[in-house]
Amino acid sequence: MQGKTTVNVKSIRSFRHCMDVVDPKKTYESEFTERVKRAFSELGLSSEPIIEKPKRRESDLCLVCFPAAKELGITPAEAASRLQEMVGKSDLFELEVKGGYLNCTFEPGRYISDAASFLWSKRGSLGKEEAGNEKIIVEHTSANPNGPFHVGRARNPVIGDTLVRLMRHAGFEVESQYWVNDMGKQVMILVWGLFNIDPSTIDLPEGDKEDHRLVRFYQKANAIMESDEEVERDINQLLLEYEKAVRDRDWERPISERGNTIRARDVRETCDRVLSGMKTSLSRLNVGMDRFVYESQVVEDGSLFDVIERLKKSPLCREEDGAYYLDLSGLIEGGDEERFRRRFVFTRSDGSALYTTRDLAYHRWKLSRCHHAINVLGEDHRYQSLMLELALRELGLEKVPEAVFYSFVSLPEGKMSTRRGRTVYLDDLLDEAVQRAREEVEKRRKDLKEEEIAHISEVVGIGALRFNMIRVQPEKKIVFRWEEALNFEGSSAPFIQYSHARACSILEKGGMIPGPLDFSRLVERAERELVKQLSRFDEVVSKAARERRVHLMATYLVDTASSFNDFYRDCPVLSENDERRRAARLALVELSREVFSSGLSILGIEAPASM
RNA sequence: GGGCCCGUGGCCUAGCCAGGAUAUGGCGCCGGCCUUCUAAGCCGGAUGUCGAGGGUUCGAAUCCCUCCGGGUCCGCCA
Repeated sequence: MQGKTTVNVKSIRSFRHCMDVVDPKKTYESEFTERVKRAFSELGLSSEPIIEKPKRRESDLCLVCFPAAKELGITPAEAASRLQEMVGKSDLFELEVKGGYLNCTFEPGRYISDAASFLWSKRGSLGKEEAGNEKIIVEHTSANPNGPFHVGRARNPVIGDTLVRLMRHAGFEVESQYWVNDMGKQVMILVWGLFNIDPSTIDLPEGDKEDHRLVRFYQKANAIMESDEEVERDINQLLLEYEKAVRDRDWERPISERGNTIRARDVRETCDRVLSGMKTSLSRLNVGMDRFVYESQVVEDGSLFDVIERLKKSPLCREEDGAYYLDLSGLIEGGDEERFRRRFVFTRSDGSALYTTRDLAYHRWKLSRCHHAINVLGEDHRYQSLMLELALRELGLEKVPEAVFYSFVSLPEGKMSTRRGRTVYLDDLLDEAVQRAREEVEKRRKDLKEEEIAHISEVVGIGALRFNMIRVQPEKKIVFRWEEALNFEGSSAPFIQYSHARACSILEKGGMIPGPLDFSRLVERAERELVKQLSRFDEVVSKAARERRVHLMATYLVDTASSFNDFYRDCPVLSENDERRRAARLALVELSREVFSSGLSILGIEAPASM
């Protein structure tokens, strides 16, 4: 019997070693939870125990005893004491009654050592998980290709790209997509301008980014159109002819009879020219995009017309003056009947499709290729997104896209507006960020070569910017102020990067980490807090991924950097005389380095080893 | 007019969805810490009717209702 048991334990251990070591956090938690549940049933309590992680962290878990007190007809403190007796003693934790709470503190000597060993066994893949081969498509940015990005919507690429990185880290297969609007009026205005305006009448900006050059044509064409109805008719005609040419897959067909000949392919090419400049901005922002899907694709492959035919068969379909729409009034609650018409119009009177209809066809295609589709959208798309969802259901799809909405970045004077010339271009923000970072670097690092200064400035400047776009909940609006957008201290990317650099510096000087490691040498408050903080990394990654809330990562990393800095202050590593403690601390520094490095990489921010 | 989102010290913000202990951090302000692993750091101090008012609850920043302020939408535009 004895022998058999031993064999079993051994085999379980080795099995666990191959697969996955059990997280001590869970072991300790369930030990307490199970005992509490038993105590509840022994006391005949019908309420479910409320066990929480105290915010102030004076203990690891706490049992809220107010409901039990009420049920037992005694004071909360008495209930806590009684529950303390019932739960009893354990090797894994200590209990303490405080007011109406029963606090549970994991036995530190043992828990810290277990938790650190666990982290150490997972080093190299901290926070990584298996998500069961689920594929996710994240659509983000999707700005009209008629000019450079401005910061009003700059949160979009940052939130989107962070989401992509986060989901990948959490184990999903992720593809990012940019839906290129090449069939819209904006683009047609630009194309018209390009072919009908004498370039010598346009004041072209310095530099060679196509988006900045071509937007001038757009702006001028827009002004001309507003005062000349004939031009507007031309542009509308262009739109119509382009759609026909695409439908017939005849990219060489001339689509304008006036002025210079414009062929269908010129529209696509113009988009690509503008897009080339926009892609440069994205890559500088460290935003990767896996696929660009053109709106014209759903026209060219006919999927748009299939969608239209299907919608016409819906019982919700109505017709008015030759235009078709879905009557959604039964599906959308509330609203002002008079002014808020709950219609999803999918074809005009002339039979042509609308943007939303093409978007619908695109989503049908997208959803067929993934388990979850996530769209990062400005808050102005909330209603459209709802319509899209309802229409997709009408098409018989059970899966609908999830939307992550963000509020706009505005200026202290108010909303950004291209028309009123109140805009800040993303490229200018990027330049300014790097320039300001350079001033900081030059101030403190006179020892570096130009090449290193340039690299650190880029990484710090862009990092600060990205961080500021995702550090707050997306639904809160951001008022753009240079000094906040480019904050280099406190709650910022450089603060985290700096902690990372400190860790790297220690590791570089510390040399090899000698084993075997004895984490029970970690007894200082700061090192214990750091271990606990580091062991939260996986929960935060999975929660942020599950809830699609990237700002949780930002908050977590700031807290971690803060814990690391406390450790840095209180626990010297290199000068530690106790060899085993020195090794344990060095290992803790390495774990911290990895959390910073991989946490920042989830945020799309580089972590320099020196700054 | 109606729908949706937001409202936390002078400023920004976590916590809110799944209600629990003296509300989290940062900026700015005041005062300290670089012969000791990078001071982009750390320590201390001042600053709060959690928009307002009701309600539910043993307990509300958190849930419900009303109101106020800001954002956003309400095209056969995209």
